[in-house]
Amino acid sequence: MLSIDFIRENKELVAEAAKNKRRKIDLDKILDLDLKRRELLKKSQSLSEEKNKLAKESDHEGARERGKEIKESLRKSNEEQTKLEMELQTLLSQVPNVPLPEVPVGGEEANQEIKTWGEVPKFDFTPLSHIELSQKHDLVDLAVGAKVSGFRGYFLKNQAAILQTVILFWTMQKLTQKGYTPIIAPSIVRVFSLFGTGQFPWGEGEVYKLNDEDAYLAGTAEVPVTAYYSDSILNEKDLPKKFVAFSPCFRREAGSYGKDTKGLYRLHEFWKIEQVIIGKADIEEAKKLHEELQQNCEEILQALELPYRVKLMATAEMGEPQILKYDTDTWMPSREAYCETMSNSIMGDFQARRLNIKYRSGESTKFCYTLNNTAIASPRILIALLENHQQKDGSINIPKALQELCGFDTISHE
RNA sequence: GGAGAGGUCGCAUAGUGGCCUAGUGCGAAGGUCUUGAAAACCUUUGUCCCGCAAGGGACCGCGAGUUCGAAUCUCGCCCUCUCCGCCA
Repeated sequence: MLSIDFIRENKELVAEAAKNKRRKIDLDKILDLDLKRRELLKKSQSLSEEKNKLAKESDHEGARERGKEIKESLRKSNEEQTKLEMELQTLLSQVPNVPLPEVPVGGEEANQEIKTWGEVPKFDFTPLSHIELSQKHDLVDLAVGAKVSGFRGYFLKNQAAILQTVILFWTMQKLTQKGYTPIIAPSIVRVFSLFGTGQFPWGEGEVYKLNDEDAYLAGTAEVPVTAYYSDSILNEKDLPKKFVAFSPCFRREAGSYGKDTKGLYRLHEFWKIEQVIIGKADIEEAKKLHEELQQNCEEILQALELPYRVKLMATAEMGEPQILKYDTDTWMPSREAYCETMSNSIMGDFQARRLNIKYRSGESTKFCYTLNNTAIASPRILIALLENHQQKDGSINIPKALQELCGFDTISHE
C-alpha cells in the first residue's frame, strides 16, 4: 500500500511504476475520491464538534431539536463517507509499489545477470534426470503420490526423505548461528495476513481456501511471519528483527497446469525455510540487509556445492509490493538451465502499511521496511542436488556439509 | 463439540446513561536532592485522522443499533480464560 499523500505528490512516478510493472490502475479516480473524502470529513468533524458541545448543556432550550438534526446529518454524512472510504481503499490497495531507480524496465528479457558461481558440470556419461535417479534409488514416488494425494502429489522416500529433513534442519541451524531468530510459522492464515503482505488481491488464484471460513493456506512463511507484528509499534533499538522461518507451503499453481508437470519442480505442497526481516524505514540500511540476505542464500548453495547465478529482476518480473528483487537460480542438468530456487526482495513500507507495523523513532512513529529471501525450498532443491552430484556409476554424492547429519555420504544403488 | 466467565490508554485495575476531557497503582522519561546511586518528592507519559498553524475530530476487542447524549444499554462477530468431552 502506498500512502495517499505519496500518490497525491508523485502521481507521475506512481503511474509510470504501474505501467512498468504492467498493472492497470486509475489514479485520477483515486485522487478524486480522496478529495471528496477529505471534504466530507471536515464537514462531519464540525458537526461532531457541535454535537459534543450540545451534549454538555442538555437543558438548553432547543438542544434536543438541534441534536436530532445533527444526528440525522451525521448519519447521512457517515454513510456517504464509509462508501467513499471503501471505494478508495479498494482502489488504493491495487496500486503496486514503485521500483527503485536501478531496476531495469521491461519483462523477462530485461533481467540482468549479476553474477554466476561454480562450474556447470560436464558429464562424460549420459546424466540422468532426478526422476530417473529417483526411480533407480527408490527416492520419490510420483505415481502413488498422484493416486493418494492428487495432481502433483508425491512421496519422498528413503535417503531423499532424510536428505530433505537434514537440509531444512541444517539451513535453520546455519542461519540461527548468524543471529536470526528461528521460528516455526503457521501455514493456516487469515485473509488479512495475505492481504497485508500483498499476496492479495493479486494472487487470490494461487492460494488454497479452506471451507468457507476465514482460513487459507499460505504459500510462504513470509505471510505469517510478517503478519506476526501486525498492529504493533516496535522499539527502534530492537530493529532489525531477523527471522529464519520454517513452514510447509501450499500453492495452487493456477494457470500453470501444463507447465513443469514432470518431477519435483512445481508442486502444490513443499517445505521452505524463509528469511524475513522487519527493519527501519531507511533505504540504505534495507539495501545492506538485502545484500546480507543474498549472501546467506549464496553461502547455502556454495556449501551444497551447487552452481548458480543471480539476476537483478526487471519491473514486469516483480511482485506488486516489491521495490528491488534478486532471483537466485540453481543449475539443473536435466532442464539444461539455471532455475529459480531463491527470491530476495525489498518491499519498503508497502507491507508494513497494510499490516500496520510501526516503530517509535524519537517523537514520531514510522512504518517499518520489510524484506525476505528464500533460504532453502525443498523438494525443488533436491533436483539440483541429485542431478549435479550424480556419478558415472549412478550413485549420488552428498555434499560434505550434510554428510554427518544425513548419516550417509552417498546414495548408491545397493 | 457442550457449559460458564471475560476483553478499559505498555502492564494491573476502577468505572452499571450526562460529574469520563477515562481515575488509580506499577512501569517508563525528565527534574529536585546526592560525590555517585538508592529512596523520597515534583512533572510528563497512548494511537490515528483533518489542518501551514491555531485548533478540531475519532478510538474503552471489532461492527451495527437504541438515545438529545454510550466505556456503560441491545444485537452480531472476533478473541481469551475455566470446566467437561475428543485428540497428536
